[in-house]
Amino acid sequence: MNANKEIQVAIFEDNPIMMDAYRSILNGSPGYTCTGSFTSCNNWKHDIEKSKPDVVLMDIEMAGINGINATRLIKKEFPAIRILIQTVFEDDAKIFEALCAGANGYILKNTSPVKMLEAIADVQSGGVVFNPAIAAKLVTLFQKFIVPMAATVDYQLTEREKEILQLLTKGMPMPRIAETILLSYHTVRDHVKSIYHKLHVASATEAVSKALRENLV
Amino acid sequence: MNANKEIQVAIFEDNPIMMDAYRSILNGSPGYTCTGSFTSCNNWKHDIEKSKPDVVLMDIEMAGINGINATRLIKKEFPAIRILIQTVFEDDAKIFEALCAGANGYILKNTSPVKMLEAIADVQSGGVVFNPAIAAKLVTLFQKFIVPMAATVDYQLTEREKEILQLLTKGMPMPRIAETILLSYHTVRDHVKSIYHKLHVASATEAVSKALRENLV
DNA sequence: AATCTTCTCCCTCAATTGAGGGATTGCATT
DNA sequence: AATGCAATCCCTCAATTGAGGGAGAAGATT
Repeated sequence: MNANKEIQVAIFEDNPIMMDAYRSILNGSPGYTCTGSFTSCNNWKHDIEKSKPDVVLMDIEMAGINGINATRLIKKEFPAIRILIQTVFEDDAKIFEALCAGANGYILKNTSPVKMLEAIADVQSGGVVFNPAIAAKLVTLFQKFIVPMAATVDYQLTEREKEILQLLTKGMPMPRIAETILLSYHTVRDHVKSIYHKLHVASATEAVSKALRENLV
Repeated sequence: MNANKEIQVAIFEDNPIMMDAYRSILNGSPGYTCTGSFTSCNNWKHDIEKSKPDVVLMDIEMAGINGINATRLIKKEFPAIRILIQTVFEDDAKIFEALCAGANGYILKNTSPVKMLEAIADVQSGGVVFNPAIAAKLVTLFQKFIVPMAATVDYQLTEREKEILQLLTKGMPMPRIAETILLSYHTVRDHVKSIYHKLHVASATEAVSKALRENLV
């Protein structure tokens, strides 16, 4: 029906006024068509099948099935559809959940129409779009989780020691480790002793704790 | 010297032709001034002090001190300066490193001048900017690290058990735990037994491993 | 009243672990 | 030749741990 390069967009949006505004913007812009607009996600499957969107513009705050759960459901059933979340809140937990649900972008509702159209085109071509403010939060989240793991000290463990430490962190007792890597029980114990000295710990649990927390394995 | 709202930009860029292009764009655009342009980061401190930038446009591939290390150094010395990394490569490891170094944005060199100016304004006002393609990679990285941690089973540990498990994961032996939380040694051992049953493990190291890997503590 | 859960305390026995000691081989560096 | 280091093996003793048993008190649920 549409020319090849028209991006087909479906809108899920609580507020009829916002929805009309979005629809007008889309239909008034060359290259974009709004093929469906819905005030709830309760019939999402039917609505998606009917409107065959390339990109879904999804409001996060909706009665019934909310935007994040709808994103999860749609992504599961139609993995090719790109979903752009729209929200008024810059809430860490929401961003987190939306990402986990498989959203391809996360923009604020005060985003200008031009930026919104750009964002739709970007996600359509495989990119992910964030408002700069949202991206800043994402990076903070990222650094909170990842950076502590990256900043690792080098304890100068030998290859054998690393190998044994890894088995220790799986919870394997030393007699079993000896069998596994074909060494005498005594030798394994000696290596473990050496590991403790190098990590400055005094027990297996402490070594495992340090190894996992500092990503030594 | 400049009007209040002029954004002062310093450029670190290997390639003199690219650098000239960037400088022309900046000085030709109202609201932006290029206060310094340098072909290496070897004198970064002096260069920064001289050019007093709000935003640094940083090439990632440079001889001597590379863009990522320079970012780390500048951020350490001048935390208020915002740094926008520019690169030709969409390399996971590089993005990762740049984020850890404290970069405020990461854009590709084929980004249009208009977008580049926007990005500079965005990072200047506290946002973080990514090309959609870069953002997509970041989200993939994010999901790889975070999602497995979020999908946690509930082992129905009681409060006491959680408390003791946490001390165990610090590597504390049971006699010490008993002293710490003012319980009899026997009682601590009983709780630990109970933890093992609920986590389906058979030793302290295994419990610690499971607790840390699945983020139970 | 009966049951369940949580939390508390105790005992025993065998296995595992931590800390100390000593010893040999092979390889690389000095 | 000498030194250092990783890797291997062994022994002992005391402490800790894992697995089994039993038991009581407080609180919630049925």
